[in-house]
Amino acid sequence: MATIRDVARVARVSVATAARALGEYGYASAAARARVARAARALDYHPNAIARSMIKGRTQTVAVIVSDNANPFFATVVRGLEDVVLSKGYALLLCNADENADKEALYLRMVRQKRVDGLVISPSGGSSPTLRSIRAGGTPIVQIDRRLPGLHADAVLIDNRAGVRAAIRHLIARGHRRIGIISGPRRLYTGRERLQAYRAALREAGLAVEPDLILEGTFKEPSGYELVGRFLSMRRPPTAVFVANNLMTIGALLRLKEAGVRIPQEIAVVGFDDMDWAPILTPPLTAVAQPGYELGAAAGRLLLERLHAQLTGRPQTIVFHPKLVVRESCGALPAARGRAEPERRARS
Amino acid sequence: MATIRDVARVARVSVATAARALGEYGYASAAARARVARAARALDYHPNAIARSMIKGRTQTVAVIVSDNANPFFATVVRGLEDVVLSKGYALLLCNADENADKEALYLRMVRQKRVDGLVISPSGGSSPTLRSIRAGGTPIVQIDRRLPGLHADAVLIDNRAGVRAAIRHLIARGHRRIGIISGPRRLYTGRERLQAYRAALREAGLAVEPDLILEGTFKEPSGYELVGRFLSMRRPPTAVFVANNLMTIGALLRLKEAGVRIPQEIAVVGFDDMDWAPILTPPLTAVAQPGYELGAAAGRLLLERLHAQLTGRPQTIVFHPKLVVRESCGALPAARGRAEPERRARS
DNA sequence: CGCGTGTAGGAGAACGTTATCAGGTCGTGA
DNA sequence: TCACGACCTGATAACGTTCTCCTACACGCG
Repeated sequence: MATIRDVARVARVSVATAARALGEYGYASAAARARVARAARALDYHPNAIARSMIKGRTQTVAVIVSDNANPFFATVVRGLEDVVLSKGYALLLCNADENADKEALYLRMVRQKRVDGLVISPSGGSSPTLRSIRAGGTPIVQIDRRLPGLHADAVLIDNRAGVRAAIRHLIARGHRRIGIISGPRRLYTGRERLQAYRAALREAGLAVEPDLILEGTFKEPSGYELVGRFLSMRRPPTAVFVANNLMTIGALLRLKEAGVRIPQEIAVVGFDDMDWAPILTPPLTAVAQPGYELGAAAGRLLLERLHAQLTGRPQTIVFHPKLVVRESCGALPAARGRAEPERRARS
Repeated sequence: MATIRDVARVARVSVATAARALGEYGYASAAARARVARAARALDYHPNAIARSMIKGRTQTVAVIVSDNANPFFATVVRGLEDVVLSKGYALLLCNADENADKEALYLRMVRQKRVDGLVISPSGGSSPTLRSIRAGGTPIVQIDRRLPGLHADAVLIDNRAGVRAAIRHLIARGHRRIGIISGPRRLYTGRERLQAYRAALREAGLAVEPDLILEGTFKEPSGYELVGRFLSMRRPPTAVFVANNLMTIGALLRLKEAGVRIPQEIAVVGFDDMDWAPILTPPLTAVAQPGYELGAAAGRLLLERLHAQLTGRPQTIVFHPKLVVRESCGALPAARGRAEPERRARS
């Protein structure tokens, strides 16, 4: 592959002149410029970004570490991020850490060695020393979706509590008194937040928080399937269940379908994270909608501002407010059928 | 950030010795090794992969260009790819080209300048000169999901024709004679392939291919919504519709739901690309399942073999065979209800 | 004529690593 | 004693850019 040296030789100028002509900085006569351009084209010259990074100290690359790109929520977040950073010429390094501390650490070491200009991360567990040291090294970091207590870095979050509160309040308003939750792992920020909000919302309404009605899942589909089954087999199952993420909701709905349980008559369902297929379910799924794309885009903008020193000083936090999208799975009756009667039917 | 020079100074050895000790090659006394290790730890030294790439001529990075990571199919493909390349220590650069030739070209230039070691691409349109020149430069390329006629590169594909054939044959076997298709853009490989297969399957069964029953969509959700509406408003709508990708299927099902059209009694639906939410629909969606993860993983393996010269010579093609997952939306009646009666009811 | 200024172009250092090569010091066998 | 290899080390040249000097010329002005 041709180097700038080759171009200079063919154009009969020095490397310095070739660089100026190609980079369009400094002085270069029109004639020289033309000869260099011609030579570059003839040699199929394409500048080596690695070498450029060497001297510039910037790689024009940002990394994003999420748990799993195959999860539509993160895929959408990543997409939003990508759109924003690309607009400023940055490439995106994608890292799936699977909520696994070792894998996260591996990726952190990798992106540090690659000297990425910035990092967007949805941190899994405890505060990683590597992450801290990257931050200390001056690399801007934006946390998304989750937040690490000790980390001195920007964050773009969803107001999980508000989202869950809206969902639970809505169920309570519809008359539900026994509301189960299939929550996420306690070790994850979102798992904790959503469970806490569930508890708070019940208490706020003067309802008891029954430990039996709290089942901790893994945020993966099979766990929704299994745990809703556990609810069904209880002596007094909940009349409504809140599922704390998208994948577990699929699992739960599958189990309910197989068991022939009618939604919402026998059990109402509200999910967290609205998906584009939610409206085509029967009944359409009520869910807390998180603006995933906007989350990623905002993280990208924040990161770019840090990179271009338009933003300096204390870490910023941006909070997005989720919206409860009420459809029918929560017990809201179709408009045609008029007002809902408060329900009280306990399944045997 | 500390350099190897700093480490050498602190450890009181030459740069060369420090490099040997850290890189564990060549000779270095146990004492020197220990001093270097200590110094590296003390200085929080982390080797600069950029500089290493300079001299090694390899970046330990591969790029993947897909149309849209927010599409669950590609998200899954990317995930499979990532898992494989990470296992050999490669990082993954994610590029969304949106089926847009300009954006694709932009990304191609970017990855060429970044000197990625390999490229996995789901090519959008015509054969790009940039792509060709990258190939000519010696960078291994693996095409996924689509294939460019003139490109001398490996490919990992889905047998689209077999998948569509199975779907259409199944509908015909169930008695359908007027089968509509909401196809993808003709300019895309998958769009063409799936439409061709639809035509072939009809002809093979001795059925006429009616131009009215072929609607070309965009592979995006709104287009499924709109086009199925067009079918519904026909004097004699099709009794079954085949939707050529996942997103358009969502749109189509939404429209059918809004219009109160019963599936499969009034219109049968078969989609391309099985999604994890397909079983929870009412009725559960019959769809052609593509092994997205495996596709990405196979592309990764192929690329790695090229990178390590375990595989040389002529381009390889790996073809995955999709599977028709028969559920109920195609008119297969629930077991309880017994055999289906051949349908003929025309909607007005 | 001297001097400043705008333009043009070249030499060479720098970025941080790895690789090559030459120069040491041993111990060992002839 | 010498030759030879194994071991250890350091100097230095790459890799391909960008950037900082430096020189040189032409021109206008006092």
